[in-house]
Amino acid sequence: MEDASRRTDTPRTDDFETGLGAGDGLELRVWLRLLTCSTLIEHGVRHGLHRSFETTLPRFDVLAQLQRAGKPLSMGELSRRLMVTNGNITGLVDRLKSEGLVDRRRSDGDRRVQMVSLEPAGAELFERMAADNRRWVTEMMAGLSREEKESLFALLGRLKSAVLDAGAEDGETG
Amino acid sequence: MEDASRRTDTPRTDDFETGLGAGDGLELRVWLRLLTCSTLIEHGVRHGLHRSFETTLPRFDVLAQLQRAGKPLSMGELSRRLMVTNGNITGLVDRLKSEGLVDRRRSDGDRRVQMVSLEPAGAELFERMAADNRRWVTEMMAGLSREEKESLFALLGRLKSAVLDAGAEDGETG
DNA sequence: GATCGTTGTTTTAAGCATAAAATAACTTCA
DNA sequence: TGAAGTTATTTTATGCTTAAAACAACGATC
Repeated sequence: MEDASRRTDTPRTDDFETGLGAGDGLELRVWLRLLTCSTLIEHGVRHGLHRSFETTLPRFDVLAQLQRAGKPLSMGELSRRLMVTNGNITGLVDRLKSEGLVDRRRSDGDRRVQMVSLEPAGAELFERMAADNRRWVTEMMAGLSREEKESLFALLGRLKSAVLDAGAEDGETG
Repeated sequence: MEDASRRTDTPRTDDFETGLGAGDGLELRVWLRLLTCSTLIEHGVRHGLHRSFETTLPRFDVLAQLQRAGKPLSMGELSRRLMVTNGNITGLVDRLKSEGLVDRRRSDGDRRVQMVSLEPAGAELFERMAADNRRWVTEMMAGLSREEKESLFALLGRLKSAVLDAGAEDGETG
């Protein structure tokens, strides 16, 4: 993990979402295409973070949530915001703390709770990463018009609501 | 990993993509919303596979690619189609083979190549999983009209092309 | 004020994923 | 033919992720 301009095993990112009956399963086709897009962009961001900052997307995500919140967050709150399990956050914050990017301390009120806060070094690093991240994502979407991006944003909002509504039914039936 | 109807650490899936300047960075907002949708649906599918089949999404994906291809695929071909690194496939196929779902054998022509094929048990299992998978995804998108899904599908196609085009520039400049 | 259920976090075991290096077989071409 | 380069896969080291169980502190209720 030291030199970026070296031959590596990075997977090629061609077009392989296809293969269904083509006529059937519109939902499935939407989902596969969504996953392809997500994976492609994620690869771009991940590579950028690796190349330019020797760091990872999960670490970046933690810093981003802390910066956005503008205040310390508990482990559980981070877990919910990042949509990952609790145990995951423990190790992630361990590593970030050992790098001096965040601090973690027991809450005064509730001694079960650990509050995680952004250290100055973490905030500074995040700003630099966020600027590059924005650039990468913007470049990846350069082929889309403003109208297309706005439509996509709106439709994804609809999709998000739909999925959350569907999940609310069989999950919280009480 | 035996009982499904038990309290667990599954992360809650609320709304936490927000936090940008709201006015700026349309591309970033699209990306975050895309990621949220992708994560939400992925969680749904992953839970279903876990609950109903005691298996994982990567395993399902390997079987899906083999079924769709309709013929044996090499390790490298699987790696490209799943958009994961080579080394990843090795372990994944190891496990699937140990479960009797796929077979792996050296190619006759090129002795470097390992061809992976679907075993009858794997094909049978895949059919059952695929049927449920389709149902889950359809249910998650039940809140969207046909027009919305078609628009979304089209726009995601545009996005995919855009990202692939953008990546072709700085990657394969030769 | 002890007990019972709940909530917040960590631990554990297994699997997934990456990047980089290693291995091995193929190809080229002088 | 045999050295140099390429391609396919595996290995290694590390980190991410999950589900489930364990642990620890809180809150209510009797």
